[in-house]
Amino acid sequence: MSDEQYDPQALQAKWQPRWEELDPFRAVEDAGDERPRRYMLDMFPYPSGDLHMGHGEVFAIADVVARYWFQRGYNVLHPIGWDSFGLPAENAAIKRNAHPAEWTYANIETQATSFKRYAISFDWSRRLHTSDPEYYRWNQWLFNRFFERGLAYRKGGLVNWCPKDQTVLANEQVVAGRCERCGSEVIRRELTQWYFKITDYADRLLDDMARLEGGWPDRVLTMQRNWIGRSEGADVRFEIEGRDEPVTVYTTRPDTLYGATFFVVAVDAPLAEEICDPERFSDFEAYRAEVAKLSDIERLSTDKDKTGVFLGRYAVNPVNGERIPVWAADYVLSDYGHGAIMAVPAHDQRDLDFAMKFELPVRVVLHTGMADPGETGVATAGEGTMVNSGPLDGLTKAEAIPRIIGILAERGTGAGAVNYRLRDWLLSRQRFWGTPIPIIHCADCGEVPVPDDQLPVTLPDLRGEALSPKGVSPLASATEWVNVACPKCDGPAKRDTDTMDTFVDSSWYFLRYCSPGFEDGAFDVDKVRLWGPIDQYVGGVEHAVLHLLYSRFFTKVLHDMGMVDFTEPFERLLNQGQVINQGKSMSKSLGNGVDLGEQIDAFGVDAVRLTMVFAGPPEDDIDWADVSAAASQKFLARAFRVMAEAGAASAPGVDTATGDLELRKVVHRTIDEVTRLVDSYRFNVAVARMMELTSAARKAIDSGPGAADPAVREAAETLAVMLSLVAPYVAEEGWERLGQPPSVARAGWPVAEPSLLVQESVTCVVQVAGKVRDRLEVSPSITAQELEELALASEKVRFHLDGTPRKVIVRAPKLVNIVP
RNA sequence: GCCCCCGUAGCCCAAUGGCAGAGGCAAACCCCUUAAAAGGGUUCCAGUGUGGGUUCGAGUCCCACCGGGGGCACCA
Repeated sequence: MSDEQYDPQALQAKWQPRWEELDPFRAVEDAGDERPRRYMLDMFPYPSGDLHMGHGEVFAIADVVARYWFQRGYNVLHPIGWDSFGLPAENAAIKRNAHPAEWTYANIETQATSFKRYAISFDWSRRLHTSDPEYYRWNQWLFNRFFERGLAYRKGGLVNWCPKDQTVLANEQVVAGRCERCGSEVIRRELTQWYFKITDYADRLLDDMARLEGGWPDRVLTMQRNWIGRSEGADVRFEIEGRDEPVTVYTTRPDTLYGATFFVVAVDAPLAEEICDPERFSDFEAYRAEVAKLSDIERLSTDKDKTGVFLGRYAVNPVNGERIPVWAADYVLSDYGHGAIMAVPAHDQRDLDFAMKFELPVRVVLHTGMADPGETGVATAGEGTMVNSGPLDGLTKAEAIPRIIGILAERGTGAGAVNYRLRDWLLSRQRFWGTPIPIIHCADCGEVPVPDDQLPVTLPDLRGEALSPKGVSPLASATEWVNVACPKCDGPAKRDTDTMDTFVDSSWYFLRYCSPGFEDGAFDVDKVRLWGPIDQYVGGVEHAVLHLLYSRFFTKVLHDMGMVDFTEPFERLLNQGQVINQGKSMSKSLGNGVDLGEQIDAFGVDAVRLTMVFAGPPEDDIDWADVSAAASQKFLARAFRVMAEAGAASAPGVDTATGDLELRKVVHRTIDEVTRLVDSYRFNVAVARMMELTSAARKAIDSGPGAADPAVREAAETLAVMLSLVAPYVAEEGWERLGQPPSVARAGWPVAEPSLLVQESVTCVVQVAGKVRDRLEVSPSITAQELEELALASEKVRFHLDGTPRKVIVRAPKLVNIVP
């Protein structure tokens, strides 16, 4: 029995510097390296301080997979970098009267130090920071490529504005009417901003998800599908009395066209103002002003009463010539479809609510067997038979839709159409700590991109108070920086003073890792061909429609540019759960925060990592109050003693075939099962198997063949390699005690011997009417017929059975069920 | 309101439609010890949220409901 204590802190102090020398996790790019390649990526961290418990979980989980791949002999790329532009650095800089870079790079160093202690299997040679000019230069270069292709454009319009952060936001960054970052209520402002034309890729973003099925969590795919929101229907042109041009509306229910009893224009659409009857204009303006005062949360609330005003005008239904009144309302959105709708109250609940409020007619055109919506207030949206619809009468909904589209097309008053909820990606931000948009505005030449050879456009040196938000970008105050000569005509011109959304930085960083120092473009196309796409991506579900959608978009554009040969960046995606405490998210106000560094100081890196992995399935939340890092530490101490005692009792290279057979069977069954469990990402169960192996070895040492038995060495060596996925320090120490050279991380994954997996006999359960009545020890290779005979011969079975059984179900060799 | 996921011992979690328990925590007890700690070991505990259905057989599949979590929610 070893009297040595397991001292995690001592092992960390011993092995961390050794690993720095050994550098065991370098990705190899030699053409001669024949090993299959794997690319593992963790969502890179934002340097907001030191690593927290959430980082502790995600990196521990991803590292199990990465280290497993290393052990399996793959050539693994597992890089690390920092998503280091962003608002918190800027706010910290204002508070401290400093430059955002000071806070940012200090935090990066803190996190890098913590990562090294946490022993994640990174290839540190590829480290990048998005706030480095060497990185963001290529954001600008990519922006220029997008601009050339018409995928980056500037337009005016209503945008989402966060009053606290004093910047515009993309639609994806507005969650339930609030700023995704700070939670403030978002308001709408009229601004001219830069956009990426992600809507051009809506169909491909949608269609390609079919290939991600199985590799990505269903809920993320669902969220992206909902976000893109493709719908099919028809555009229908309505004449407006007194207006030359007809107005087009989009509808998913062209079959109900004969049921349109009024027409609604979005109150904030220019069309509403234009077609409003002058006598009604003051009413309209008053209503519009009222709506403008509402926040999006109020405006979009579904239980809010319908509001609107009659515009004093009439639209003409193209199929029956009927005059229907035109209203303005805020339940119609100006930026979806055409900003105007035909209202069919009988078959659309929103239209019905509006019709009831303003006493507009309700006409049923689809007989569904339900009560009259005009009476009940419940619109009928289901299937049925068309009525009151001229040529459509008698058709079903499914038949009527193509028929009416055909009729409209024939008359030139409509056509089939597709619409998306997805809007273009607004990328301008009125903040400092980001990538300057590389555009120069010239009075004569317009929007002129900064020539590639003049990139990067670096940030001017602003700090402290100069960064405080003023509603326009802080860059605007750097007059020397702003005023430049136009690259085209050399005349006086001004730089664009906005910076890019930091989601631009993260949309392609995984490509940069393949050639982090590359100077002739954003990335070396050949290197990306070598490594891409990412085999496994691991990160939080909060990016389901942000980072992940943007990255998919970038990848498709780069594919169209011939720069990458794949169309989806992430083959597999794993969303780890959150670490919570006492049933709630950790927060300062609740006072339930747990500090990762303190946990490591108390229990050691290995125990914290093991706790994260063992707590449950990786996608489940971990309640830190429900798990025990102390227990993990105890297990690791047990494992340590087994390895140390085996190492002290025998030397490497023993003939394992002479070892204790019972223990050897446990070892090889464990190898077999843990391999399958890790392959299927059931890490918590894999850890349980390692615990069982440890117990079996303990028992063999204490009350079996003893520590010197070759099977004990085999068990201990197997344990060391398996543990290296989760608890690298104790695994490395154990490996050394076993007389093996470092690093255990590259020792190679053990292979189960098939001969040790077969069992000599198995217990067969014999049921009568589903109840267990006997157990038989039988050969695993027994035939169904032999087993049936054996079971029917059983005394216990016969006791519970009178007469001949009706049926006997045999599942050799494990089960027989006799139906009396 | 609509859609999705999850309900297994006091707790965290296992169980290709086939004996409900692998592992851990907590608890109790035993061994070791002058004692305690550390260590080694043993034991206790649910019939799977509820009610139906399919099946020879259901924790697992289907339906409804209850409870928890998440997503979407004037997108015509």
